[in-house]
Amino acid sequence: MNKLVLVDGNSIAYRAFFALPLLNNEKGVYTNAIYGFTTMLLKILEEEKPTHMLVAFDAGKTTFRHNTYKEYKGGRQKTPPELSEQLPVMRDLLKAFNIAHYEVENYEADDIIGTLAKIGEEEKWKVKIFSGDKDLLQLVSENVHVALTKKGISNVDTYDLKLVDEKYGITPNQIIDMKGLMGDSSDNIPGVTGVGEKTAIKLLKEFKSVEGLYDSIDQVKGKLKEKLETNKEEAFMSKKLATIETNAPVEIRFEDIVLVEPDYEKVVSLFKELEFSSLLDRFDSEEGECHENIEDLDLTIMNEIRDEILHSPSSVVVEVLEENYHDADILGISIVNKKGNFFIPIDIASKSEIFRQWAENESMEKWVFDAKRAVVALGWKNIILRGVSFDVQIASYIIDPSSNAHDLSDIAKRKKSISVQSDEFFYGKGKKRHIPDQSDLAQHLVRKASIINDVKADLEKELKDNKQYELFKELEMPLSIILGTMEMTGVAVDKDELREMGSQLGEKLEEMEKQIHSLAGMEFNINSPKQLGEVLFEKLNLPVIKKTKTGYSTSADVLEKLQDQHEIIEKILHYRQLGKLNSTYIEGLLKVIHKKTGKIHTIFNQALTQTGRLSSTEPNLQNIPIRLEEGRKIRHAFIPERENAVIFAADYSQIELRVLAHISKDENLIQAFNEDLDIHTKTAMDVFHVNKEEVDGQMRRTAKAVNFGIVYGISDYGLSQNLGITRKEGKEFIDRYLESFPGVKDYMENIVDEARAKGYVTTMLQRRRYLPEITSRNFNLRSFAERTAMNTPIQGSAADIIKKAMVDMAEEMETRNLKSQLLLQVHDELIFEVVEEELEIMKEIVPKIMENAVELAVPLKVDYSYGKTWYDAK
DNA sequence: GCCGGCACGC
DNA sequence: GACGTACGTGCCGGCC
Repeated sequence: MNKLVLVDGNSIAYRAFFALPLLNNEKGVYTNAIYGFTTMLLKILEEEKPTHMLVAFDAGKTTFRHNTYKEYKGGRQKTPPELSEQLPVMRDLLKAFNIAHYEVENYEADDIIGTLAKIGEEEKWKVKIFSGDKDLLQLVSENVHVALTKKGISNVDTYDLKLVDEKYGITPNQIIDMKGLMGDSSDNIPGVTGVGEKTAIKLLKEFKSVEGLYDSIDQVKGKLKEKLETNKEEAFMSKKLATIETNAPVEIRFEDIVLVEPDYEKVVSLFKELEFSSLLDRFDSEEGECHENIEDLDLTIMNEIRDEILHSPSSVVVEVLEENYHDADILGISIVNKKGNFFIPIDIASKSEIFRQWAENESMEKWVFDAKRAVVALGWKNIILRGVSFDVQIASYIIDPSSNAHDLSDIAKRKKSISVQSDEFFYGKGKKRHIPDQSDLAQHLVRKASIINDVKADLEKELKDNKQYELFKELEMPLSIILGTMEMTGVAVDKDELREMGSQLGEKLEEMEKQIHSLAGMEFNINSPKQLGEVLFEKLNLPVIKKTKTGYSTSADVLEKLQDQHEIIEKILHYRQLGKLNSTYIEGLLKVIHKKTGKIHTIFNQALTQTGRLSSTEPNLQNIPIRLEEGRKIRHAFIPERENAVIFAADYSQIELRVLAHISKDENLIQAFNEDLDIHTKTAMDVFHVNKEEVDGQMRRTAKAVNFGIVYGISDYGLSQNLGITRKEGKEFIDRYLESFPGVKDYMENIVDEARAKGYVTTMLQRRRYLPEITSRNFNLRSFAERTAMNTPIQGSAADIIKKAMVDMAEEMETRNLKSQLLLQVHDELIFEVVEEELEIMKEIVPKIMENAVELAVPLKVDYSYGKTWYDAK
């Protein structure tokens, strides 16, 4: 069966333009409307699979409708030039996709669509129309459906006869009567003054049409009748204007709009030019791969390792398929250098003494993608990879942390190197994952190494141009090796302690479950928000505070508000808290204890967060409970590996606010830290204009929340949620804070200006974050970008500082030949295992090195403590 | 296998 | 015309 898709090009472009922030590519060409338009096209191709397709555009300024009414579309704002300039590119894209586009002098896109839809319908084809304009609904029929954009652009509602009736209570051909009566301000169609959608529909239900209405005008009473009579002429004219012409002079035959395969090469090159890397991926993985002409690289499979191929520098790929690379299988190793392209099967490499010596030789330079992965994977095989001088993944992350270059193929595309299939595509994902045969594997790995070789110089230049080379070379590169060592070292855990806590928790949970069920008067799954919501708000009839997309909200802040209404609430909150401890922390941690080492080996992601912080996975050791005592007890299970050693934790006190004092140069804040005041009390004194003795608990809590807000860049809304106050009050607190710290206020204003001017903000050590949305006309997006501009230099500089401290600390421990080890980093604290004989020296050097990692306008302060478990290091 | 809701840390 | 409210990770239930 034939399926015809008709797209209202102008309407979709217009919607896309306003729905998306004003993106532009490197050359400064605006691309937001093109991007939105393209995602829509891809979605249509994928989901509709049309046999015929046409995109219609408006032509020229005037149409036949202007003969009827010369003010038609009058007073409409001129199409923004930022949008107009994008329209020709959309036509180019359509050509590349081999999708027909069409326009007719004196007619609008609607008329072309109407005409073709009618023909399609007569032929009994399925017809689907895409637009943002409700007028098109008049074309809906049994076989003609209209998809209207709702939120954003790719989100559509598809109207058939039933949905039109549901939404409007009228038939599609009555849409024009409705428009006739209510008018349309966007097209400057007058309609009947004082009649809106509601009245129009009411009238049409009774009188069927504009004609029918005026034939029986005497049945209408009062003011409405008067209005209808005075505007009779306008009503008929408006109906005429709103009517889509279904006999427009469209000189196009269906064979001209048969949909054929896109011209992949052209599409890919346009996407590259437009910098649509995410679409490039989609396009590639959906259809491009099999069409892209990949010429195999020449390579040698080494069944014996010869010294002369192990050259310096070499681009190296140590391929580990598992996402978790601890003790994982290595599939093979590829090396690309001046001597050629080589693939080394893993059993050859692991047995070769020549290979080991080369790998472990610091002076043999290696360029890689994801150094830590290679170092740790080889580390588990007792090969210590040294001399890694360039990590393409980290370089790419430093240049732009938003690029999320988790896959080398993305970088290859961006840097216009040779193409390589994404790992996901090459190996397959989920159940379909498989290891290809050796020759394909060799080709894939050699291509990857070759890309590393290709892009290295380019990335290095970019780092230098951005003044980020030092950050890369002196901070992040050494850090990746340090992190690798920490991961390999792992953290020892007391399994029995965890199990004991688990069984106690289990008992308690069972008991609580019974209590909750009896209070509810029925059995249900407390962990299901859906079931819980039904129990609380339907069975127990508690007041609904908040709803989510899918039903009632049962989040902690909602439950807290209901606490005094029913004794079940408190029990549910407690049940949730313990349930979380049991599933995530007890069971979760037990699951990831390594079979061979009996320790927990996390993986730090060094190239992920937008601010420069690390993250930790499998398990996440950066969110082990501490706030509530019950959870904090989990820390009892984290112990030193060696006898007579302790867990030693050192944390920066108020590092973000100290950084803020430094970069804002606010005198009040600087003075506060120079005098080592309690910063929340000091803030409360200034914000509430009271002296120290008058600051009560509530005031200090509020001040603390405000400081929290400043540090994390939350909005007045966020602060209000935090404190349970109104948004207005939240804003007041922020304003009063800024009055008290005028230097901070200046900083906040200046940094936003700077972000607008440059397009990005930087941290103390030149880390960058791009904020394209800072010029968005969308209030929410813009505000978010502005808060990010204020916050990222603070949080990011704090991240810089602790990273620097880690590098300095590693160096110090190396020169002193210490046996103690760094185990974890939790954003503002470092956790070590310290052996007894080094305790005194560590007490001295850890705070010293952390406090002197950088020099600020205020002192950095480090507190430390230690004990026989992580719990005791408090 | 994916998504939404929820909760933990800084 | 309004794709969402600091950053992350991970668990569960419910849906496909």
